[in-house]
Order: sequence, then structure tokens, then C-alpha cells
Amino acid sequence: MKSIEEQIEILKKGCVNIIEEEEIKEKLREKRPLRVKFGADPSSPDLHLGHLVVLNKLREFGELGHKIIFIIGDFTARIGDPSGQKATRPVLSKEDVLKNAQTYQKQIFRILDKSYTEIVYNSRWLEKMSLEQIFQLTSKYTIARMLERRDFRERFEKNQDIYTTEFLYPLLQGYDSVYLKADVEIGGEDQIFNLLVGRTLQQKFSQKPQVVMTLPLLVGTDGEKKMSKSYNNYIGITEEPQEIYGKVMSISDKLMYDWIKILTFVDGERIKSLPPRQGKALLAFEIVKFLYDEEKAKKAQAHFEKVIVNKDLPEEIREVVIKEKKLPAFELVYCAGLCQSKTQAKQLISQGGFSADGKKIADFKKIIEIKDGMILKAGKRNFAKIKRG
RNA sequence: GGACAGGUGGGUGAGUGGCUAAAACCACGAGACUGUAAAUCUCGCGCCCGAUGGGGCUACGGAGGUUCGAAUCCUCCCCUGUCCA
Repeated sequence: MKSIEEQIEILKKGCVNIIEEEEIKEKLREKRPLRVKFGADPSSPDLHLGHLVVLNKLREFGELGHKIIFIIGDFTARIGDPSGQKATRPVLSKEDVLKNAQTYQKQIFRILDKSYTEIVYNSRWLEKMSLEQIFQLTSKYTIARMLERRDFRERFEKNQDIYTTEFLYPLLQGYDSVYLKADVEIGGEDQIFNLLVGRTLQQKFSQKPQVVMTLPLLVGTDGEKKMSKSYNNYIGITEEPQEIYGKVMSISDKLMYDWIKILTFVDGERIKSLPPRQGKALLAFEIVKFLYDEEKAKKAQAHFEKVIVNKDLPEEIREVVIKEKKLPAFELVYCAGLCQSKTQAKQLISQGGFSADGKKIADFKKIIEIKDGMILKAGKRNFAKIKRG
């Protein structure tokens, strides 16, 4: 095991907050594997680049010989946290949550090693809580302290609704820490309030408080909001290599420099030293390489250069079977599955977004003679190859 | 329990009888420019039909009703917020 100083050095890196650094030193001095907690709600099945920041930190802990306790918040996801948005957020069924949780697990182990990771579902203990226990728990925290959380306070001041269950969430999350006797809890910067509630509760339950470490939030591909599935500005870690590569290439230069600060697995120095275009290509390459392997990264890069930069055809094109010999252009686009409705197909064609065998066709009524092996292109990167049925 | 305000397209939100498939903004798609950058500009953005003009259907919380005509008026119901108790 590395020395305490060395460990601290590694673990501190990239963190926004550590509360308290002294305490973690103390815990490390006990020379035992620390119980490091991280929780995620499986309300959607995909982990994205933003999660990677935290996962990498967990990996560092794991590699230093500590125990990672990954909580899948299946119980909380099922109740449906209405926080922030409107309360219309769909409440997931038990089955959905379980399914999401399973894909989660698979994704987690792309980053973390099974040897030091324990996955737990919080329904295991939360489901069984009695009302009496809930009373005990809720009596340990005041509304005034709840309103310290910024989004609660803001909504309270603006007379927006705050559901009672929302107050319960930080408490339940904190209770997880009590139940698991966590030494450290990690989360995104926006989680700091909830993590601190865990500390308070542990103390009230006569435990040593967990050390709270927060990591920076990754800004999404839009360059504005934090990366999140609901803003549709994310890059999922299971997306196809070429998708990931393409999405990275389309971020702004400004965002690229922001990302290399946070995504510590890429060679930020080298990227900074290159002209933006090459730097971004390297960033995209390294992200794909990290999530897959070098070969896939090379392929993604080659695909990008070929299809997007040089506007060549990709190597693999989806085949569609078309029975008719001739069809008006818009029917063809629709039948080939390149548009979701005929109206859309017409619009796309009229705007010059369609070509057959490299020939642009702007008249959607034009009758196309359908040949075997004909290549259709709709928009920037939708292709289909015709197979006569 | 009472009084008042409100529920509109993927989101925010305008519209208070026909000019409204419904402003504006965001998101999204296509085109131009480019480094598929970003920014910007143009166009599109319910579905179906039509050669253009255009036509039809569906849609403004739900169900009924008034009217030649309703997102807009009336009735009932459901939901949300504010204030009072």
C-alpha cells in the first residue's frame, strides 16, 4: 500500500471539495480499506461521460486498495424524484428500474474492477423501513436546514412546489451512508448538500462522519448545461465508437479545453499544444480509446475522416429491401427508413438533403429507377443501400 | 372547507370566437460557410394528399354543450398554484 501522503496526493487530484482533508488522513492512518460510497439512480439506463469523472475517482480509490460500494438507487428511482422539473416525471416500474440497473452494472464494470467493487441496491434496506424508523430519521433533520439547499431555497422563495418526498431524498441518501457505514462518499459538485446530510446523520447515529469529496460537473455537448440525459447533451459510454468520435468533434473549441481539465485520462497537455482541429481529433480519439480500445478508436477516426471530412461513403451501409422498380423520390426515402414520415421526406429532399448514387435530387416527385446496390444518402450521415426484393 | 389564478406543440410561453397547425424563444433536422468545429446566415419542424395554387384529417387537461364557425364562450369533471381558514 502506498503511503498516506501519496494516497492523498492521488485522491485529492481533480476534486472540487474535500470535507475534511484532515479526517481522511486520519482514516487512512487506520491502515484499513476505506468504504467508499457512490450512488446513482437508475432512472435512465445510460451512463455518460459525466459519470466517468466520478467513476475514475472511484477507480483510483479501488486501485489503492479501498472498497468501492456502488449503490444503485433502485428504491429511490421507483418513487420518482420530482426534484427540479415538473412533477410529471414518469415513475418507473419495478421492472424498468431493474432492467436499467442491470445495464448500469455492466457499464460500471467497464471502468471499475470487480475485485474491489461491491454493488448494492438500496431497496434492500429502504423497502423495509417502518414508519417508526422513518420518524426517527426525519426527526434528525430540520426544515430550516433542508432549505439550505439552493434549489429548495429558490423554489421556496419563488412559491414553487416542493414535495415532502423531496425532503426525504437527502435523508434517505444520508441514511444509506449510515446503513453502510461509509467512510467516504463521492459525488458530483451538485450533490454536495446531499452528501453533507449523510455526514450529519452519521453523527446523529453515533458514527464517524464520512468524508465528502465532490468532483466537477462536465458541461454537455451544447457547451452550456451540465451533461445530462434530459438535456440531450450527453455522450453515452456505450454509444458506438464513431458516434462518440463524431459528437466530440462537434463540440466547440472552448468546451474542448474545459473537458481536458476534467477528463483526466486524456493527455491534456498534448492536446493544448496542438492546433484546435488536431487537438480535438486527439481528444476524440482518446475518449474512444478509453471507452473501447485503440483499434476501435482508429476505426472511428478513419470513418470520420472518410465520411464526414471527405464526404465519402462509409464502409458499412445498412441494407434495405425494396420491391418496387420505380418510386417517386420521397416514397423511396420513406420506404428506405431514412425519414419517419413522407412529409418529412419531402421536406428533406426539397432542402437538398438527398442524393442517390451521389447524384443530388431536389425534386421529391422525381421518379427514381431503383437499382440493386443503389446508395441513398439523406442528410449528413444517413445512408442506405438498396437490395432488390 | 372558502376565494382567486391557471392547465396550449419535445421544452419555455403568446394567443381570449373566424386572419391560428397556433407568435416568440430553445431544442431538433436540412442547406451555405467551415475544422462535420463553434459562431453566423437561410429554410424546415403534426400527419396525409396534390403539378403549382391548394385540399383533407388530427391537435390547445377530460367529457359534453352554445355557434355557420371554439384553444378562445357555457356546464360538469380532473389536475396545479396562490391566499384565507
